[in-house]
Amino acid sequence: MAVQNTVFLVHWRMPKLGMEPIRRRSLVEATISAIHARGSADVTMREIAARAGVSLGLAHHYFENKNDLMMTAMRFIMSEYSKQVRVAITMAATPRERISAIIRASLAHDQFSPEVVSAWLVFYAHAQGSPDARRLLSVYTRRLHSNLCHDLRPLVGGRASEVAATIGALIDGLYVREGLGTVRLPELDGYRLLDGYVELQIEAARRS
Amino acid sequence: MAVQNTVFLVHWRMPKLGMEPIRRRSLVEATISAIHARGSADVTMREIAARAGVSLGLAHHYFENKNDLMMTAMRFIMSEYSKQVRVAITMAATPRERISAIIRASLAHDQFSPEVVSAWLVFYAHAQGSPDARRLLSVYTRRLHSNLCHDLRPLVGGRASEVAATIGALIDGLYVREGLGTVRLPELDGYRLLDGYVELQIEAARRS
Amino acid sequence: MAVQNTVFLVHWRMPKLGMEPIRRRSLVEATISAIHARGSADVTMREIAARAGVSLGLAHHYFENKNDLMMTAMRFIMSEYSKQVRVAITMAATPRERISAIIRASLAHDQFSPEVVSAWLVFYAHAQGSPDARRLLSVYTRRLHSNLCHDLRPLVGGRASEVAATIGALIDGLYVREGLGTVRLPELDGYRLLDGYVELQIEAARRS
Amino acid sequence: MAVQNTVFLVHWRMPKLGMEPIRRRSLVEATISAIHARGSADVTMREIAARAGVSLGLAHHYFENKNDLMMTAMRFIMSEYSKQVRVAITMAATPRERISAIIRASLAHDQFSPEVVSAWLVFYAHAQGSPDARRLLSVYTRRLHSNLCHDLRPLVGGRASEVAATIGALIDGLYVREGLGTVRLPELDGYRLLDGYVELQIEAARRS
DNA sequence: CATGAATGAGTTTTCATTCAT
DNA sequence: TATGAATGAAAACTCATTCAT
Repeated sequence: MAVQNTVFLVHWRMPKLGMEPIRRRSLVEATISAIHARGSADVTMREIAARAGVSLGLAHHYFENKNDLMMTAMRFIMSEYSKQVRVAITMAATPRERISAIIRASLAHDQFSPEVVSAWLVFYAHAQGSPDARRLLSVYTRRLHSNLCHDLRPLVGGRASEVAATIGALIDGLYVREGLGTVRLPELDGYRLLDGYVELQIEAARRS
Repeated sequence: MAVQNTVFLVHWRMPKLGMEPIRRRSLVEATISAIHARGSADVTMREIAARAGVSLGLAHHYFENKNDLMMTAMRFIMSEYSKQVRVAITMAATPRERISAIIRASLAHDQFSPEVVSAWLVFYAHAQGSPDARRLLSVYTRRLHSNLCHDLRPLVGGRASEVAATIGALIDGLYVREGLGTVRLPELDGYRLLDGYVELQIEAARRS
Repeated sequence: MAVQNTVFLVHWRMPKLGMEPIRRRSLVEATISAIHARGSADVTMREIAARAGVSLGLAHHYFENKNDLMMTAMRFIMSEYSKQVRVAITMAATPRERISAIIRASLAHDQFSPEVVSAWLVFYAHAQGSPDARRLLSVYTRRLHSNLCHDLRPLVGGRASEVAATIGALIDGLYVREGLGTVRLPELDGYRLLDGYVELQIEAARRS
Repeated sequence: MAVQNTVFLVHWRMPKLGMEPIRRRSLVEATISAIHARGSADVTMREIAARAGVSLGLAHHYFENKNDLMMTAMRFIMSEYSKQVRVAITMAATPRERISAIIRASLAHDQFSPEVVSAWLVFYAHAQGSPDARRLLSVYTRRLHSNLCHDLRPLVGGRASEVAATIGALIDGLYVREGLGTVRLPELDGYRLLDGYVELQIEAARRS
C-alpha cells in the first residue's frame, strides 16, 4: 500500500496524435479479414484485435460496441463499392454504357475478392437479425435499383423496373454462389452473363 | 416351458414409445422457426428446445450436437424442396413446361414462406464456415443445375449451361432479396421475372 | 386420448425369474471393465449399462445409486482377492510358506490382470473422497496386515509389524507401478522381489 | 520530434501489472488444495477459482483448459519434489548418504503433507486415463530409478536395479497408504523402514 | 422384468465488456 | 493513447436419476 503512490523514472513516448483514424481503419480491415477467415459473423473481438495488432482493450476503446464495429465494417465495404460505381459511371457516356459500367463495377475484381464476398454474404445474413444492418443494406439496394432504372428507361421503357430488379437479384445471386464456391463454370463470367441478359432485354424492347 | 411364448389378451395403456421421430421432427421444426425469429444461425439450443416444448437435455438426447441438429434441419428443408420439384416435374410434359415447373416449385409459396426463406439464407451464410453445410448445399445446387440443363438443351442448345447458371443465380438472388424484405416491387413476382428471362432466351435461340 | 386404454394382443415372454443375480453380476463386471477402459472412476452409468448389454434404466433398477454400483464392484474385487488368499493359505503348511502364499496370491496373474489393476488403483484414489470406500479398503488392509503379522512373528519376532507393513506397502507400490505401466523391468517379477525381501529379514533375525 | 523519447518524472500508481505469474501460482495451489479437499481429481474449475479468490472466468483466462491447469499443477508438485531431491543429493558425500538423502527427501515432511499426498495419489490415478499425465509421471519415475541405481551400484552391485525398483515401489506404496490414512503404525516412520531395507541389502551384498 | 422418455442440475468453456493504471 | 486484469452472463454439453409404461 505504501508503495502504491510513488515517483517513478520512466521512458515516455510522446502520445501519438491522430492515431484514431489509423486504428479505426485497421480494426475495420481486421474485422473483414477475420470474417473471411472464420466464414461467419461469429468473430470474437479478441481475434479482430489480434489481427489488427492491438490489444483487446483498444478495440473497445475505439468502438463502442462489437455491433458498432460490425456496422462500421459493413459501411466501409458498401462505401468502397459505391465509390467504384461512381467512378465507373463518370467514365461512361451513354445509358447503355452506364449500365455496363455499373455491372462491371459490381462484379469487379476487388469487389469479388474472397474477403469481400465473404463479408457481403455474412452481412446479408446478419441483416436478417439486425434492423440497423437491414436498413444499411436496403439503402445500397435501393440506390442500385434507382441507378439502373434511370439508365434503363430509355432502353427498355416500362420494363425498366423489372429489368433492374432482375439485375440486382442476379448480382446478389452471383455473390452467393461465388461465396459458396460451387458451380463456378469456368467459361462463364458474371459480367458476360449479366450483360448478355441486358442486351437481350434491349433487343426485345427494340423489336416490340 | 411350454407357456413361455404365448399370446395374451391384456389391458395396455398406450406406451409412450416411438417418440424419437416425433421429437426429432418437432426439434427440427423448432430450429427453423427459431432461426427465423432470431434472423441468424446464432440460435441457442435452449431456445430451440423451448420452442419444441421439451427440455434442453432432451434436445441433446436426440441430437448429438448442435451442429447435428443444424445439419438435420438443413437437410430437412432441402429435401422438402426437392420433393416439390420432383412432383412439379412429374406433372409437366414438355421440356419447356418442366423448366417452368422447376422455377415455380423453387419459388412456391411454401418455399417462400418467411421461415423457409430465413433458413435458406442463414444456411447459405453458415455454409461458408462449415464444410459439411457447404457440401450439402452444393449437392442441391448441382442437382438444380443439371435438371435445368437437361431440359434447356433442346430449347437453347449450347447456351443451356449459361442459362441454367443464370436461373440458379436468379433464384438465389430472389431469395436473398426476399429475405432482406427490401425492394419487393409489388408488381413483380419472381416467377414472371424468371420465366420471362427463359422465354427471352428461347426466342433468341430460335432466331439465331 | 380415446386410444389410450385399449385392449391389445401381445406376445408375452414369461418373466424371467432369478435374473437379479445374473444382472447384478454382469453389471459389476461391466463396471470394472469400463473403469479399465476409461482409466478412471469417471464412468457413466450409460457406458456401464451398454457394456453389460442392458438398458440404462435397468442398471438403476438393480442398483440404488451409481455409488452403490461402484461400491459393489469394489467389494467384488476385494472378495475375489480374499478368496484367493484364503485358498493359498490353506494349502501352505508352515508360517514361511504361508507368507509366500499370501504374497503370491496378492500378485497372482488374475489379480494383476490389467482390468483388476486399474480397478484397484481407481478404487484407492476413489477411497480418498469416499468414506465408505475408505472403510472398505482399510478392512482389506488391516486383514492383510494381521495375516502377515501372525505368520511373521515366529520368523522375525518383534519386527513382524514393520515387515508386514513393508510387505503391504510394497504390494500396493507394485500395483501402482504396474498400473502406470512404466519401469517394468523384465527381469524382475514382483514375487521374487517381495519374497527376497522377506528372506532377507528372516536371515537378519536369525543372525541377531 | 526531438522530444519524442525523453525521460520524464511522473507520479504513478503502482500498475496492476505482472499478475500473471501470481495468479497462475495461486491457481495451481488452489488446484492442489481443492484436490485434497475433495479427495479426487473431480474438482470443478469453479471450486478452484473460488479457492484462489478469483472469478471462474479468470481461471480460464490464465489456463487454456482444465486439463492444462491440472497438468500444470502436476508439474508443479513434481518439480518441487525434484528440487528437494537435488538439494538433498548435493549435501550428501558418499553414495550411501545419497541414497538416504533421496529417501529422506522423498518422504520429507512437506512432501508428505496431506495436500501433497492427496495430489500425488490422484495424479497417479489420473495418469491411467491421460497419456499426458502418464508421460509426466514416468519421467519422474525413471529419474528416481536412475538416480538410485547410480548410487546403489557401488553398494549392492548387480542387484542395484532390483533394489532401486523396490525402493521406488515402496515409496509409492507408502504414499498410497499415507493417503488412505489407514494402518499408520505410529512406531514406524517410512524413512526408517526404507533405510532399514537398504541397509539389509547392503549387508547381504557385503557378506556374499 | 425391462425399457426408453424425460428432466434438471452441474460442468467446462467462451466472450463482450468494464476498469484501473 | 494503450494495456492487461478481471468479471459475469450465457453457451454447449453431460449425466445421474426418475418415471410411466
